Amino acid sequence: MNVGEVAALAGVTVRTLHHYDRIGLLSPSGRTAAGYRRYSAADLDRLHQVLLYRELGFPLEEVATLLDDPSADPVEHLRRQHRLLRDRLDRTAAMVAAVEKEMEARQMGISLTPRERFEVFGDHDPEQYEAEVQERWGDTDAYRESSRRAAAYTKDDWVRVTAEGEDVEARMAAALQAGVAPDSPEAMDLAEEARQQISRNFYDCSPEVHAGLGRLYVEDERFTAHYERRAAGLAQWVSTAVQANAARQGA
Amino acid sequence: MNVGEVAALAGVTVRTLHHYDRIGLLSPSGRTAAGYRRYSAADLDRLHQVLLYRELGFPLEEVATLLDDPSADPVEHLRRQHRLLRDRLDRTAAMVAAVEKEMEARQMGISLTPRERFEVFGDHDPEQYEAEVQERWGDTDAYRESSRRAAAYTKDDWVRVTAEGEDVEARMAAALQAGVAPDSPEAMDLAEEARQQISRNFYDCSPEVHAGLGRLYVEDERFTAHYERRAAGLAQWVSTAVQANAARQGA
DNA sequence: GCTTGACCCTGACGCGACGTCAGGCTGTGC
DNA sequence: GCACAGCCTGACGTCGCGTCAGGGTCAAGC
Repeated sequence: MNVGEVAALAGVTVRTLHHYDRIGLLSPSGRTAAGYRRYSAADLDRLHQVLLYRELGFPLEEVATLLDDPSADPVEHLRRQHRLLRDRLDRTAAMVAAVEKEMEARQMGISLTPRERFEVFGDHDPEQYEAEVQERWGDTDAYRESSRRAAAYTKDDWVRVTAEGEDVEARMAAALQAGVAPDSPEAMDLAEEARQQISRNFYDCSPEVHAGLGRLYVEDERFTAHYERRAAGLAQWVSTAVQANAARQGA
Repeated sequence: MNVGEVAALAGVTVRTLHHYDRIGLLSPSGRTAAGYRRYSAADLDRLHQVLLYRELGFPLEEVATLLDDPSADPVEHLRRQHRLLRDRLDRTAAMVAAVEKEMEARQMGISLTPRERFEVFGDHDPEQYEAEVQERWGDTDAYRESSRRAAAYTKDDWVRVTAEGEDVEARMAAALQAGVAPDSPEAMDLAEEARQQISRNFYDCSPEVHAGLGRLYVEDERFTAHYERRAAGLAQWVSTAVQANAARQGA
């Protein structure tokens, strides 16, 4: 793909892509004979990461260091993005609530204190963010050592995580074939196991979130295909089990 | 208050306040003999509005025109801020969901299409935002006329809205004194009336949101005082009624 | 084959919203 | 009375692009 197409797809301007190329944040992997930039699928992938981090308020230079860190695997980026997005969700919800409180107060003829009104602005990312930067980039030998170990851990973990996922899926398939109903306690327990596994290995997956994923399993054909390859009807079975489990927990 | 105190309170730097003064966005209402800036309560109020709009991505110059528009009452600002914040909440939630989908896909060995991944960025504020600017600033005579009428409406509405609020509150107080239980259908109907009134006159107030407000009535002493001035025990009564009504509607 | 118009390139300057000194005045606790 | 935190006004720097300017490229139609 050339610049114009990429820009249209990603919702940025051509100038922005030029800029990212210039500062070395995202250089297209190839050029035509005439010097036209050619973007590969991997380039698009990186652009996606860049835009996410940018949206989250990271300066571009820091985005570059984050993405060029060889010891950071993709899952780590996703996990960080997820955490930051949830923080932002919470903050925005707090601001919405503050505006609602303000309107209500106004109607009743009550006035809020300045301190109260500014509360919602005060302290957000910078602190936690600084803390994370310190944690990640404190450049001591100890850091570099632990970083290497962390990278090693991550690889081991990856194998373990995949195996865990396989295990639960296999037991779900077995249950389906044994005629276990997807809304039975047994099925729900398996769904709960899957949920806790996600929470341990990826991000904090609430019953509500898990129910959303459950819907995905039947609505998105690629997820459906993944389950159906293992056993016919498994996608629907897992979807139902996950949602029943979420409902059981009050979601 | 002088610059340093205001800056600390609002979570901005002194330089930012200097900047706002220089560009005429927020000039303190007074100065000491030595030239020190003195900020009044009204100045703090304006700063609060500025920071909210800034957070929402408005350029400072536009913030100035919005806040200096004599035909825009405070409620209109709050309503707009509420709408924009909810939009942002929705967008952030969508991004969170997208990241979750991505992780799930990755674990299953599925890859999403570029188009899909960029979907969540594509189109946000600019369009609606432009539309609103057009709507508000299309400078025709018709606009100016309707603007005047809208401003007039707003004042009439304000009287009507206050009267409506008074009416519901009075009937709630009467019900309390007549011994109506706050979780009775009659009380819940009154709560529902209050909720619909907020939705009509201020912003879309879902049962969940209303339940939140209900909690406020007993948690925040000023809201409590507002109700208690009318009748002893009314704050708790209304709070319970509102939350019971929300629960009745599945919130 | 030639033109036309959309698309691409590389500078280079501009801008918004501050950050960051520099150099100097002010207010207060000991 | 003096140290030191806090305030003032320039003035220049920075980041993430927007916006020309001046010129090459490519597919389509004549």
